[in-house]
Amino acid sequence: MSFLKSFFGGKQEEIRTRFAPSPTGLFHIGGARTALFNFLFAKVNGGKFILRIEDTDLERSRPEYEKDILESIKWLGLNWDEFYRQSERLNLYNGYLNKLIDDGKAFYCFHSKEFLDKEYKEQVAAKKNPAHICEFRKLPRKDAERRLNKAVSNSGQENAIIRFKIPFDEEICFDDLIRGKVCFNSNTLGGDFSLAKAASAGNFLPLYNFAVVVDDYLMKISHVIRGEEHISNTPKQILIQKNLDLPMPEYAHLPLILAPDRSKLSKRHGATSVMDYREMGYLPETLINFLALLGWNAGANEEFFSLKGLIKKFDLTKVQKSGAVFNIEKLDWLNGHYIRNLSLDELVKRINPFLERDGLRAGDDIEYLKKIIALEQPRLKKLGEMGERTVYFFKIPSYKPELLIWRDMLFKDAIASLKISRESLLKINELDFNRENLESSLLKEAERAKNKDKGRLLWPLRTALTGLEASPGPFEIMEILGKKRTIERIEAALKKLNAI
RNA sequence: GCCGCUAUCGUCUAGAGGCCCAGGACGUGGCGUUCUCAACGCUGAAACCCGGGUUCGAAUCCCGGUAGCGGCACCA
Repeated sequence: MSFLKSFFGGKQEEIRTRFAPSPTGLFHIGGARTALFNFLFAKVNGGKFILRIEDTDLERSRPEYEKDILESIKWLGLNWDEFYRQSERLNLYNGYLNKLIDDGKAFYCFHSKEFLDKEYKEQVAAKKNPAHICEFRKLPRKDAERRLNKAVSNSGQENAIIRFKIPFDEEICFDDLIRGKVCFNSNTLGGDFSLAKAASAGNFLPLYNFAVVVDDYLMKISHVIRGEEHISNTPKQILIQKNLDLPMPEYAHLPLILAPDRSKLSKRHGATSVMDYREMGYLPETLINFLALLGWNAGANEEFFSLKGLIKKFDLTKVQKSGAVFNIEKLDWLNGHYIRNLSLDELVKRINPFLERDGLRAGDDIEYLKKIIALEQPRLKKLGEMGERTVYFFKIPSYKPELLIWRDMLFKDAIASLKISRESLLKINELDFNRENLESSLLKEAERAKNKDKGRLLWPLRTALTGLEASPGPFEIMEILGKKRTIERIEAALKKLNAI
């Protein structure tokens, strides 16, 4: 609360954080973390989490991307309190734009793109800080408007862009909640930056830095928590605020999420979109916990956090200043942890869509399915792996006959081993086909065959059942499979071996 | 090139001048359990970017290097 006092004259205003994704691509985990931190900061302080879609990039914004953003945020459980689309607020900005022009803080620039490009390249070539200090800032408003009208009557289009008149040699500072005092000199900001571009005749489309300042005011935003890549936009926004006489919200710039090579995480590093993680079978609680810990921690050696727990503990000032590498191994471990902690019923419910996707159905035998899932629960890292790990419960597995060989066994040893298992198992009644009976009778068999190495009996059996090098133990598997399916799989293995 | 941000095990991090020859977690090595795998328990290796200050004392404060990253649009 104390943050607010300085900017709202000591009045206890409500905490209102805004998260402003743009629907120009799939929703990434970086965005998800920014959303999470905004959400947490708001909720910790009993405030509001405001979602503002920045969809005025006409060329790139797409409705399906907006859908992806909203679905991702909902999936993570970060429910927003208010929702806005920049594109639906276009008429709100004109007054502020006119005020800046009236006050001589903004002006019309008639330079062509080609001119601007050339100017930029020349400045870079001269090793100077590229900056467009526009000559048109001196053009009297009357002349500018005349020129504007002429263009409209000639071509039906505006031919100008509205720029902010950057002040000369002014220090612009703000107190970043994470980094402390950050200052920029106005001379280094790239010159007279754009506020709005020509749209239809008589109309200007507000651009990001301008629109966001107006919206922050209108939406009574108290805190702006965003990625570090925005840090150099902040002085521009502050300049607009000052000249419009608007209050300055608090700013916090989050460190970036990095790829293993320490570059910015991007598509070429594999899955980065939140929905990709859902499809692989990560739980939302895993992602929340993981993302929260990426750049933040509670200080103690605590590492498991639910959303609720985070709302109690989250502290923005403890956010890390440096970028954090996205470590998929830790994510997998965490997901395994959360899978193990789920109740069996809940896990069955969540895993079902994945099995359906893989075309694996146990008919309506939910009990059969439950047993299989219980068996895999301690081993599973991602829900999406369930299918490939348990196909053998649904059909006779296919595999190379060599797999049936334990250590220095020969094919004929494997055949003999499987025959012993088969004969022993056939003697067990269907109803007694449980772990304990299976284990005691098979181990007795191993003893009789003077096999100290239990692997000689159990390895061929287990691989015959599963077709897998690694799997749960054979007794548990046979108990679930039942007598008929167990014998079927042994027969299939023997057939395979005999064919050699 | 210019501006800005950052710097503790491989990775995420604890650390707010003495509690630190640096703690936890993932990963990794070993052991136990074990037909295999997982889970679990025990255990090992593994880091303060470099150089100067300040101080009785620095991972911690200051300065300078270096490196990494971000930004420099009529995108957001």
